[in-house]
Formats: sequence, structure tokens, C-alpha cells
Amino acid sequence: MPGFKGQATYSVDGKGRIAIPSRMRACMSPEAHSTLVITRGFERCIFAYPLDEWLKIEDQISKLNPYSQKHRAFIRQFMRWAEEVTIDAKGRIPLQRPLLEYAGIEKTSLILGSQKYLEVWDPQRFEKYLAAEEADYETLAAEVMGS
Amino acid sequence: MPGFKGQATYSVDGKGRIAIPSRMRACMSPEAHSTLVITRGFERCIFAYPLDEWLKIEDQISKLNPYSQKHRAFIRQFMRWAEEVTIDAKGRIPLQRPLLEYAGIEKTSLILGSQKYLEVWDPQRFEKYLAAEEADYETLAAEVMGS
DNA sequence: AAAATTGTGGGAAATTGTGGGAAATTGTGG
DNA sequence: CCACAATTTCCCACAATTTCCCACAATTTT
Repeated sequence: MPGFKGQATYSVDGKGRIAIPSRMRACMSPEAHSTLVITRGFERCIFAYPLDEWLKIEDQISKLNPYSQKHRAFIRQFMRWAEEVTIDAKGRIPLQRPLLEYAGIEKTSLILGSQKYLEVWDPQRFEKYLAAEEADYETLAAEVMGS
Repeated sequence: MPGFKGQATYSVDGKGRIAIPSRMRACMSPEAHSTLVITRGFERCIFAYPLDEWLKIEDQISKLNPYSQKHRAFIRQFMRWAEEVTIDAKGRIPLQRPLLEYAGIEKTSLILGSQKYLEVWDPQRFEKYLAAEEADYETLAAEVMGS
């Protein structure tokens, strides 16, 4: 089954809601129960996992050792930003203020499909991220997938 | 089963649709469900994979480690341009504006069969690409295939 | 030469994204 | 324990886009 793909620039309304592109919604398995788990992502964007995918990750987390200081710190950071949200009848989800602030999102959001999860970016911040990436796409592809 | 071959110059209509030559459509296996995944290709053209071929690639992608910064960057770049499209009753697919812009395609497109996938080029850009290739066809053949 | 297929264009219908109002829920202070 | 304010949830309406469908012309096939 195919993962999330594609990109879209959507508005964030006054209530902090963003629409999930219908193509991406269509990729979600019924086991996700129209539920996404949103959390702080890497590179200062928001990650959104379908519930079933999230559960797999939590499963891994549950195997970490809470008596290790490092593991404990990771579990804490990982879980405290996570929030379960359901997709409403019009295909939207609400985003909490702290997450929007973390990602620097105000009126507009850039939604990226990234295989197992979605990413929500501030469009300008994403531009900066791309500019800062030293390797171009083709070099990166060759490095990661190469030979 | 044989791969995609041949080439054709077709128009892009007002809605951004292009026709897929029927002899290339005929090469698609039933498992592709008349679905192509179009994405940013290399050398600034558009790639179009039949769904079944695409799934093989996604399978490789899904084995990458999303906690590695480099892998994550690649997954992000690779997936965000990809889009699943179904071939309509008249053998056409819609191409998203961002992809058309990336490939510099306006009114006319050059479609190339390239074994596992199709390529869609702006005709002029393809001409320039050919001119810029330093190695000629025969040298290239010897290098790549030669023992 | 007729019939079937293929590529091109455009109109109509359905879907999708956006905004906002009303009802329900939650938390706070008396 | 109740009232009030603030937030969240649910619902409806509108506009824009996308999808579906039909018509026509050009090409290929029989």
C-alpha cells in the first residue's frame, strides 16, 4: 500500500485548523480511524502520523529503558508534544498553538507527504531549509540509494 | 514483459492534461490499475511510473531510517513531488502545475519510453540536454554496457 | 473506402477547501 | 455546587477546483 506523497499549500483558519489534502486522506488505512497523532517533528516542522503508524512507534518507545537517563529524556520529549486529533467532516484537523508556534506557522501552511507520515511547515521556513541543504537532489539520491 | 519504448510529441491542454501514447499504455500490466505515479525526475524532466513499478521503489524507501537526517531529507524530497494519477477514459493524465513548471513544459510535451518508466520533457529542453551531453551515444554504450 | 481507434477540446456535475455561526464542552471563580 | 467565560466541536453555506462525460477531428486499421 502506498505511502503519503505530494504537497499542498493550504491556509490556517482563525481557529487554527488546516485541511488535509484529500489525496493524502485517501492513503490512510481504515485502522487509523480518521485519527492522526500530531507532534513536534524534526527540522522545526510538525509531524502527523496516522494512528496505526503511531502505535507502531509507541511500541518501539515502550521497549526503551526508563531507567536510562538518556532514554527517559527521549521518551519525555517525544511524548509530551504528541496529541491525538480526529479529522472532521470537511477533512480538517485542529493544531494546538504550541505546535504552530514551534513550527512558526501563522496564516499559511505547507503540507508534505513523506511516506509514513505527513509534515506541516511554514512555507518560508521550508524555503530556508531547502536553501540550507548543501547537497542537491540528484547528489542526495545517488548517496542514499546509490549503486 | 516488454518495457516502455518509443517517443511522441503531444499537446498539453488548458487543464494541464497530456495523453499517454496508446502503445505505451498497452505496456502497462493490469496490476498497475491504469494508475501512474508521476514525480520529479532527474535532468529536469517528469518521470511517470506504473503503480506496480512505483510500489517496488516505495518499498526500498520504506526501509530507510527516518531518524537519519540524510535519509529523512531524501524521503522528503522524493515523496513530495510524487502524485498518483489515473489514466482517464481517453488515455490522459493530469499534470500538476508545480511539476510542469519544474520541467519547463508549456503547450507541448515530449514523451519518451524509458524501460521501466516514462519521461515527459519540454521538447526544447530535451534538445539542449542532448547537445550538452559530452559523451556521444557510442562511447556511452561502451562505457555502460562494455565489458 | 468504411470502420474503428486515438488525440484534443470543452461543458456539466461532483468534490474539495474555506469561512463562520451555533451548540456543546471545558475550566475557572464565587 | 452552580454560574460564567472561553474554548472546542459540530454543522451549514459558498466558491473554486477537479473529475467525469460527451463531441469532434485526425489517424490508423480492415
